[in-house]
Parts: sequence; C-alpha cells; structure tokens
Amino acid sequence: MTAKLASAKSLIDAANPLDPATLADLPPRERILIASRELFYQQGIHPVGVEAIAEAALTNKMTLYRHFKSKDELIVAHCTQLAAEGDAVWDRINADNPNDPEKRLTAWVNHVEDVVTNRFERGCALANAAVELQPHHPARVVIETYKARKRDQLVKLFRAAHYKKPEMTADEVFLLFEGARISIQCGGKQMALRVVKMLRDLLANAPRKTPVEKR
Amino acid sequence: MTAKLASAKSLIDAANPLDPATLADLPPRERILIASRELFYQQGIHPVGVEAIAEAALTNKMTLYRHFKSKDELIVAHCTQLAAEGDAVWDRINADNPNDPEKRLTAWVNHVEDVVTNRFERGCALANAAVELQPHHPARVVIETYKARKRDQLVKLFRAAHYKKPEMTADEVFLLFEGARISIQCGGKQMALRVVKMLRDLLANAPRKTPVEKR
DNA sequence: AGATGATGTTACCGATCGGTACCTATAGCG
DNA sequence: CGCTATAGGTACCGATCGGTAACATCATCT
Repeated sequence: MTAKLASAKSLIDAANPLDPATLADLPPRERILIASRELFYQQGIHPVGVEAIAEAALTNKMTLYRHFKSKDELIVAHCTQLAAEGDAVWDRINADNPNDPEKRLTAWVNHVEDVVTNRFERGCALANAAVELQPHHPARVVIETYKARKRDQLVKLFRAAHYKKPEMTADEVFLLFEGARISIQCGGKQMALRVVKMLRDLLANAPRKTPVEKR
Repeated sequence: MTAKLASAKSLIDAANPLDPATLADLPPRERILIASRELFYQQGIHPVGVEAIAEAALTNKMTLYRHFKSKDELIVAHCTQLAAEGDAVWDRINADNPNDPEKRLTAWVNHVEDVVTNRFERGCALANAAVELQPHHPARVVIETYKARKRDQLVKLFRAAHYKKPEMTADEVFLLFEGARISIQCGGKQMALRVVKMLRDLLANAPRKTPVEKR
C-alpha cells in the first residue's frame, strides 16, 4: 500500500469498481460500463473481449449486446462516460470555489497532483483510447471534443484570473499535464510527479494584467 | 498536399518506405522491420497481424518467423529500431553543431517543429507502443530506457548551455513535446503546432547563469 | 556439377474473436 | 393468475489470429 490514505479529499472514488458487492444492485448497462472502464483502462481496448467484459459485469454476452449494438458502440459509450466523468470533476472544482478563478486554478492543480500521484498508473484513459482507435472511429470525435473543451475551459479560467496570455498559458499547462500522463507509461513516473511543481511555478510566475496580492 | 515541400532539411527520410522499389534489394529482416514500423504506426500493434506485415514486406509468414521467434520478439525489435532511429537524430544534431550547445538546442527545436508539422500524424510511435503494451511486455523496458535517455540528454544539453535549472528546464521541454505529440491524436493539431513557439520562448527566457549575447 | 543454406508457397492447427439463435428464468403488473 | 419485458445460459457460426509442417525454389560457393 504505497498510496497515502486520505492524503487529500479526492474527486474520484477509489473503491474497487469490480467488487461484486459494488455492482450487485446496479442495472446491467451500468455494470457493463463500469467493467469496460476498468478492463479497457488496465489492458487497453483491443485486447479485451466482450465476453470478458460481460463476465466482469456479472452478466453475459447476450445482455451486453441487448444494450450495445456492437463493441464499437460500447467503446463510444465508454469514451462518452469517461468524458462525462472528467467534466464532472471540473464542475465540482468550479462549484467548490464559486466565483474565484484563483482558487479554482489551485484546486485544479491539486487535482492534477492527485491524479499523477495516487491514481491512473496508465495515464489518461481517453488519450490511450485515441492511440488505440483509428482516426475514423466514431469514439475519436468524443475524445477530441472533450480535449478541446478542457483546453477551452483552461483558457477561460486563465482569462478570468487576468493572465496576460490566457491561451498561451492554458496551452502550456494543458500540454504539461498531457505530457506527464503519457510519460507515466513510459517510465517517467518521477518526472510526471515533478509536473506539479512546474504547474505551481507557472501559475505563480506567468505574467498577469494586474499583480496578485500575496496570500 | 499540405506539407510544404523542402521546407527545411529534414532529419528523416520521407519517401514511402513500403514502395516495392524501395524494399526490393533489402534483406528480408530489414524489409520486415520497415513494414512493421509503417503498419504498427498507422494502425497500432494489436490490430496488425503478422501475415499483413509479411505481405507488406514482400515476403511471407514463414520467413518472418525464421527471423523473429514470435510476434512479441518482433515488437521488441521494432521498438529497438525506433529507439535507434531517435538516437540517430540526436547524434546528427550533435554532429552538425559541434561543441555548441546553443545551436544544438535551436537545432533540436527545429527538429521538433519538423516533427509536429510535417510528419507523425499519429504522435510518438514509442509512446503509442507503450500505451498498447502491458507493463510486463519486454518492449516496455526498451521504451522506458529510451525516454529516460532522451530526458537525460536534454538535461546535459541545458547544463552545457549554462541554464540555471537544467533538470527543471529539460523536464518542461520534454513534457511539452510529449504532450504535443499525444495531443496530435486527440484533435489538438493546432495546439501541437503552438508548442514550437512555447519551446522557443522557454529557451529564450529560462534563467541562465551567464546571460547570452543577442544574435 | 553438386551441395548447402536461405527464401518462397501452401496448407493447416488450435484458440479466440465479434456476433447471433434459441431457450429458460425472473420480476413487475393487470 | 397470466401477460410481458428484461436478463441469464448455452451453444454455435464464420472469420481471423499466432504459429508450424512440409515441400519447392533459388542463389551462392567449392
């Protein structure tokens, strides 16, 4: 058990989502999506068969195909679910820090710290899916619009915080985060951890229109 | 044809590597590795069968298995080849700019510009492979040592150029590049292009031990 | 010419894949 | 009770996968 327990309030539940007790009372479609998220993330999309997903979801292949016309459609639903969860994290950051771009930014960095330290040993599930899926796969547009939305949200936040170059700063922050998550899988766990300090330095030192009072 | 022709001297040949005339006089093992590089990059590793590789290499499955004991061993050789090619690019940058860390840095950024603009629509082939392969796959260590070597080479270069924080600056540059390449596949082509300006700004503005004269 | 080793060709194996047909069991509801 | 819709179970299909056996072909070297 390397992860510190209760290190910081996390924005994502960490209980084993494949625990039978956790799944028991959920409808089949939700169980299938939970199982997909777990298996796809751990093993990738192509190596995981629909039968394995059905078993992990405590059901069978026929029920799976009653809810999803094909594996490709399941993949789209899976990516849509991941995007919705990412949006929910962002919404919660905003709701917890109403009308305060400054605190929202630091809350987002804290979330990044949580992500690269305690969770997601295989990086960003949506980026991984984009790597595995051909450019014409219908799930790709879900991923691309999600990533574009994340970047735009960061731009607006930096603009609200009166940074001089909100687009530029958002792009830097965005790319550093993406780079850190892909590097986790390329052995750069230590480097991925250093991204948190980089982000905090960047937020503190990037030029602003009006200087911010020290806290 | 969007790519500018002869935009800048590229460090990588761009001729179609699967052209029969290109392959004709090469020994089977090299043809197989060339075909693997192309097919694995365009379609990913898992979706590409050994038969398809053999056909693209103008040979057959038996000859492939005479040179590689298994598909996994071929994958390892494929990743080793990619790492060697990446090292060759770096060596050439160094050889073209002897004993001049400053010019080496700008040459490296020019290479990055070439990569994100004219080539590699599917990002870094080694990072993609890491995404597809399970953590225990023997090719993963090849990828991880390569990525660590790249980062260390950047650190040494920034140290030679008398940057105040060579590790920190190298990490930033490395993560920005990695983030840009993974973002290419997530629809962020435009953002990936902006990474060049970020890198040039970063090189120009990161603190140094001794200021550099204007050119 | 003869021998040798690498390569090309075809056919095949067992396993697994995505997807479907068919039937049973169960739960809600009148 | 009986009706209906959903879910579980089993068996199966055609296609493809990684990998192998056996044989034909070819170039090379002595």
